Amino acid sequence: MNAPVSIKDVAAHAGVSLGTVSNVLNRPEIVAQSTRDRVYEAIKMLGFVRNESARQLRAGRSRTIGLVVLDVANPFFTDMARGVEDEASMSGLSVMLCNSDEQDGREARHLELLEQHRVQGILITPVREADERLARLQERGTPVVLVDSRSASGHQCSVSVDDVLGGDLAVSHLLKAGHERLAFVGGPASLRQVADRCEGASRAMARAGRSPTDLQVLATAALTVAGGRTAGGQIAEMPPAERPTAAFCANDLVALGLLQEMTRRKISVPDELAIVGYDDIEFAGAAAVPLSSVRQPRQDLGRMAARLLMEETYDSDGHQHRQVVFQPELEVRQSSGGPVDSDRLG
Amino acid sequence: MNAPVSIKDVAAHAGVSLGTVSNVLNRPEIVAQSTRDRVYEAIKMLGFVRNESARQLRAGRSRTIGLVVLDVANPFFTDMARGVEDEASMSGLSVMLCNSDEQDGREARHLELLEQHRVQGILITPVREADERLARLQERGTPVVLVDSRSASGHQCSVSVDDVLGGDLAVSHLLKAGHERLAFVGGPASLRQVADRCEGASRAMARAGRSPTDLQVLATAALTVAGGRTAGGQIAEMPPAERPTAAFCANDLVALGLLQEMTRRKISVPDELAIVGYDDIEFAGAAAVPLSSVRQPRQDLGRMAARLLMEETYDSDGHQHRQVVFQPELEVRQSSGGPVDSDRLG
DNA sequence: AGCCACATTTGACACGTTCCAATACTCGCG
DNA sequence: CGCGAGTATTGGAACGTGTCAAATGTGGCT
Repeated sequence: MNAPVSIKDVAAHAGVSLGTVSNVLNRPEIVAQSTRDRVYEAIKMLGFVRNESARQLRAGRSRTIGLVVLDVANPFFTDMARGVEDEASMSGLSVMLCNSDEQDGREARHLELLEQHRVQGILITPVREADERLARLQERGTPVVLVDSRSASGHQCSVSVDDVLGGDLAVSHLLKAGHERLAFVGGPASLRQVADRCEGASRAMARAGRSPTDLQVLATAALTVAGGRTAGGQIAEMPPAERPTAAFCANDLVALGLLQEMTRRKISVPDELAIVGYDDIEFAGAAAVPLSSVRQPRQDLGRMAARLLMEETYDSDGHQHRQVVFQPELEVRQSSGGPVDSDRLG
Repeated sequence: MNAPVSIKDVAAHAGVSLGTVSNVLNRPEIVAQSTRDRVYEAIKMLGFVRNESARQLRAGRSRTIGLVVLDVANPFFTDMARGVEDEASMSGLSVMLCNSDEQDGREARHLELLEQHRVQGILITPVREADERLARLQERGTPVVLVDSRSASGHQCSVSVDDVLGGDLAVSHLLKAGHERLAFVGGPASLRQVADRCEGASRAMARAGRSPTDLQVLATAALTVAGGRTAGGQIAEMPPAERPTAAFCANDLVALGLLQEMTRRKISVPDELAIVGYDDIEFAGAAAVPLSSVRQPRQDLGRMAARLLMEETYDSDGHQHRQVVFQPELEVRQSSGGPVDSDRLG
């Protein structure tokens, strides 16, 4: 309704030049007290609000960083995002959170928009590995940091968790508990997280001297509760003699879906099917049967990624790309035969 | 690393004027085939990427809408956000998702940033009701739509769900099941959602001829799993004779926390304590004891809010503010004594 | 009075786009 | 051959900032 108020209007109203208003805004210490007060008053009176677009245009870069995740509905990623935001806001940056939904097309669209916005940099958990798009983004001047993903080329920074180890931990635990026939549930296999966790599972099998065929792989369309339920149906319909007695799921959403389907079909967890999930989201401990899960330092992942990005931004010359790898930890609960009454809280 | 490439560089490289390149970008149909091709080629060769800041500056408004929610870690809000994004992207708008974390200060900071970005409009689930900040935002020209909240003044559009009815449904159900001593668990009471759901609970009590003192109100610091656990501790420590036999929680996170604490302390749900939650998030059906919950049309809430905003934006003259109210539905599951084996999936 | 140092303020330009009025060119028709 | 009607292209003026060299004012000192 009101005509937009610009720095020029403020200047006119305060009876100073345009440059002075700008100085008040950006380097108040160099302008005389009395002038400063007059300008502040004009700002308040007119309801002046800085125009971020103009600032960005002038500066050449925005004061925003982009964060592209696989699934905002997954608490793992919102926790990670929280870490990013905390770190970013300490440097006065804001975060643009984008959801690729594990879809290549959506991811591409978001990257395009973020580049057009000239964001400081992009933190991304990519849908596919070794993406040329990311390489081109970097070449054109937008730094990219991989989160919960590892840079194969070494051409960018990355922060990840050793998912192979995580898979190994989970399956070793199940083997030690005496399980013979195991299943790995998760997909799509094109996601690095899925592939690595599966590889870790295989590694544990091999080390225990088991045949790889003892590990059945059940693919899901996505890492969601619905995907877990579908897989649960498949498991339930196997003849009991062939049915795995333990399942390691690529994340907690899948594990919860699986658990839910087992409960519905009256297949006891953990007696008939033990389950281990991944991520240890807050809901895991509150599940039908408290879920064993591989815990990742979610917030730290985000914080570190943001920090690496800023390192790269502020020291773009001498910057060496770094690959930070965190270690996962296994949290054993009831779903894999852990203590029935745990006093520990997830 | 490379110098940023602008429309001017493209023009030079294609041997045309700057205005022509702009035309190719915005109204390709009015420029001759051959010229167009030449320009496209130059764009590709130079790796030109539009500068959104400059476009926005010129246009006066950005092509983004802001969404401020109380808690991104709550699946209710991410589902809602999904609805907003779907609707927005159909009109070529992107969404900036902000988390106020139920904190006034964070909310203020986000609003400030969004206004500086000159967003098309702001969808917000406010921390406090009747916020003068929002009124001022509107006056200065940024439309505001309340989501999961109701406009008291009628000065803005709003989309909400009848939370009083929701509370009524939940408590009526519990009363019908024969419970005598009830508890309402949730807070802070300053949140409209909390106050309304509690009011609905009281209404149901009154209608059933119960004394208001039969409804004990347990306040939580926030609507989180942790808050629910704390409240659970309080309930557990009451002498069994005074302890409520049923609890209605202000949302599912609180309910899950409460449930988790009861399980830990070996207090049976629903036998010793029946629980009803609110929102019917995906995890509710997968909980330790499948959670009865009041369902809200989460995605529709978001979609409708986005639609109202666009209505206001594109027809700013003749626009009349609207208050859309959806109806909630009660989903009865095992936590409040519903059927033990439900074939329905949450 | 003249000079200098210092504090404050000014004015103009650049950032990359979009938009519009003005120009150049082409063709058909009288 | 000239004219009108398109069609295709051009040039330049904004949009709101930040920056910086230059201008202005102030006061002290010789």
